[in-house]
Amino acid sequence: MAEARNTDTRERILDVAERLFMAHGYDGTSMRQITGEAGVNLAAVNYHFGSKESLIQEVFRRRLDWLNEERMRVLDRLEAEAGGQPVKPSLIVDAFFGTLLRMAEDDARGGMTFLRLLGRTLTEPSEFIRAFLAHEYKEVMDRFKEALFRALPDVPKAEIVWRFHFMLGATSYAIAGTDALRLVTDWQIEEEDSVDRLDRLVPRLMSFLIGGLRAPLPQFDQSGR
Amino acid sequence: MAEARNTDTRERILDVAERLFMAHGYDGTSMRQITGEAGVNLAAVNYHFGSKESLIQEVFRRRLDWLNEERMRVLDRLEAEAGGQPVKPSLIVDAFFGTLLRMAEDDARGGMTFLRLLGRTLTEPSEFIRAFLAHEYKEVMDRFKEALFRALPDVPKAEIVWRFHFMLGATSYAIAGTDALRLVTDWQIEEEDSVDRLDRLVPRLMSFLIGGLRAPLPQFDQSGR
DNA sequence: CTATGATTCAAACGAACGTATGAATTGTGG
DNA sequence: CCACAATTCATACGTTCGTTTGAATCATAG
Repeated sequence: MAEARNTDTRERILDVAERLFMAHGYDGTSMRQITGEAGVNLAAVNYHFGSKESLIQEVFRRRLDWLNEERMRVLDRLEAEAGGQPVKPSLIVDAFFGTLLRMAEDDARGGMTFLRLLGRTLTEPSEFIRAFLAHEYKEVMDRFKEALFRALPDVPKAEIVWRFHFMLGATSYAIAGTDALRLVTDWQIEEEDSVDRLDRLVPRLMSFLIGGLRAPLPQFDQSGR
Repeated sequence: MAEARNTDTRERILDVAERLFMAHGYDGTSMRQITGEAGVNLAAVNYHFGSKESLIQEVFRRRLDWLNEERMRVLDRLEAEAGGQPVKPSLIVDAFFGTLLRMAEDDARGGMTFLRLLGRTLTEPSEFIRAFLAHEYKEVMDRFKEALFRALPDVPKAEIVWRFHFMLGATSYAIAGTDALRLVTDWQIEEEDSVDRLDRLVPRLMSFLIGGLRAPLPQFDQSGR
């Protein structure tokens, strides 16, 4: 019998879809745009992926599988090196967010395009994408929360979870791209060429995240509750 | 001649649109949903606002006008009290982000619904919304950037702009609602009842933001560039 | 070479969308 | 109460959407 050997069309669709979803969002990108720019027939997406929903899930899975496995590997190594002792918070943050950001330097893994897609999608998606991502992320998220709990035994767990959430938001914005950044500044783009933008973004964001994570605990209002 | 006195239909449309845009996004909300839930005729939106684009702009303007004016008033007062001296960074941050968050306690000003809409929309919107928000925010943004430049004379301006950006992201996520938070945790909702969620969110987020803003400056990689 | 299954293709489907229209209804100043 | 402007209403228009269909083409195992 004949084998499935369609790496070409499939991969071209995934690449174009990734870029268009990044630029215009899920709802804002039509199948006709995707197939048109990919130079394939309109029906190709439904043939190879089944539906538009399955397509974007595959776009994410293609990158996230490796990312989350890599995060686990890094955390495994850190915990092994610590030998029973808690891992330093900054190392945990770097294992989670640094690994993500360093993906952008590897075009073979989606580079900046996928990163920006992920950043945008974490807030905006059409319900089912959030559910999908939450499911895909559950395992790795629990591992990193646990690691932070052990690394910061004096900080209430609820506080750590919130700060993890804040870090996600800051990172999401940072990578969602300069589009959103224009809201803050118009000259930022001119000051730094796009080549070193990423090189500098990583340490910048990391300093901010660690600073926020290690900030003094908040004083809840007088009444105590 | 007869006067325009349509506060009822107009306001009902705005309220419903605000809630639906918050829940399903701009593209994900149809005119038929809006007019249906508002109990008005389908044509009412086009009659009163002209188009769907104009509608969401009015949804934002109704709340943002007051918010940004209030931010300016608070900053004016802080700078007057400082009498020429720079205002403390934490006070500037509170004037910008605290004023925003305290809006959520005032249902007459949109409450949590508008806040979550704003949080979602800052990353995701259909191009023209980002352009609209960037324009609406330009003036107040410049004022607050300038204030931070004066408050932190030793920190490079580019660094401050980035950290402002990170703070926006963290805040956006925090208020975009518990939907996104579920990605981090499943039990968070049970731990705190929704009543005090906001009371505690404000100091929590504020600690994180200040911690990030005042974090040690990043060391750019060895090579110096 | 031929048979068979995998893939591509042009065309069409029904549904949902934002908007426009013109008639009916309502409220009000003169 | 009448005339006129403001508002509401039912209905339709033209587009675009994601998906389906059935035939055409391609690649390969026997």
